[in-house]
Amino acid sequence: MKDIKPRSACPLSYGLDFIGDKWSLLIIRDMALNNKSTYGEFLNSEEQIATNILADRLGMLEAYGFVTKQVAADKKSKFLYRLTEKGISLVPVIIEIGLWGSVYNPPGLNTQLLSALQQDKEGTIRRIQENLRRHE
Amino acid sequence: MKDIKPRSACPLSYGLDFIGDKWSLLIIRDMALNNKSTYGEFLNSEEQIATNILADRLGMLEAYGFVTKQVAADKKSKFLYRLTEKGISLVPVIIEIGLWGSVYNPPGLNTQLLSALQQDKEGTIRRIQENLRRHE
DNA sequence: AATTTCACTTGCGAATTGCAAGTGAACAAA
DNA sequence: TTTGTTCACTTGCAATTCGCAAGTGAAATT
Repeated sequence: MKDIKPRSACPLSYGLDFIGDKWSLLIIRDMALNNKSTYGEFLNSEEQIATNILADRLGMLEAYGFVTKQVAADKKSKFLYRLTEKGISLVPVIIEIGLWGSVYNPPGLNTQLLSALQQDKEGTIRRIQENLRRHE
Repeated sequence: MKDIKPRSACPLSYGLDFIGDKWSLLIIRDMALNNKSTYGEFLNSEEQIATNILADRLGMLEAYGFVTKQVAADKKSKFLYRLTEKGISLVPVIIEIGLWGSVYNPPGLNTQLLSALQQDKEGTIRRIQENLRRHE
């Protein structure tokens, strides 16, 4: 994996050095909100990521500790990707971009989740993160 | 400006279609948090964006209504970029990425702002946004 | 033994990025 | 009035990244 060199000390810039692209956060979304965990499941997402890009991003996310990779219990050729605490801590980021998108793009966010976030943003985010920590 | 076509109905994906790159949010950061407003000021930022990329991103941000462009009062060859409401509503996004970065990258965020956010995140974000609306 | 599933890898053209130099209008100084 | 400077870009080109399509290889299934 080619290494990422921070462009500045700014924490926003630092974050963008890792997740400043069109795909990384979608993979994390799939793990955080859609209960997906395998290469095949990520490939099936609506946005149609290319196979090489997916492999590249999963490699980056693993190399930098956003996710872990383990062999599946049922099949030795299948791998399960799970968010680490570092990955879980990006949940507020994907939620805020999603909330922005649900305002500026009519069709939208899972209605259930959207209304939960509107009722109690902090609590909803916390509950999502706690669920992920139970790696459920 | 080449047009952006949404990859899916997902609001996160929709947001990333616009701001899913390494530069757009840094420009918005400069306007939202660093009180910058001109091409020259954006160029001087620590991350050293290339002139053509900056011009391209400013064009995109203007074309899609994140910022407005007006001639400066003092010089006719100088332009002032200002965040619109659509741009201001990205403040929570840059704050969340910044908070993430300040945890996973030691040197960091403006200490003043960081501690304000730790004390009262919602209030601090709201105050930043209100200040921007007064286009101060 | 043959096929299918799963997770990738490879090759290659197209698009994007990034460096360096150039352009042109407005204003300032000589 | 010419000359230089500031400001905001544009242009050309090499290098990197993206994205499509096809291929590979190990493991499981038929």
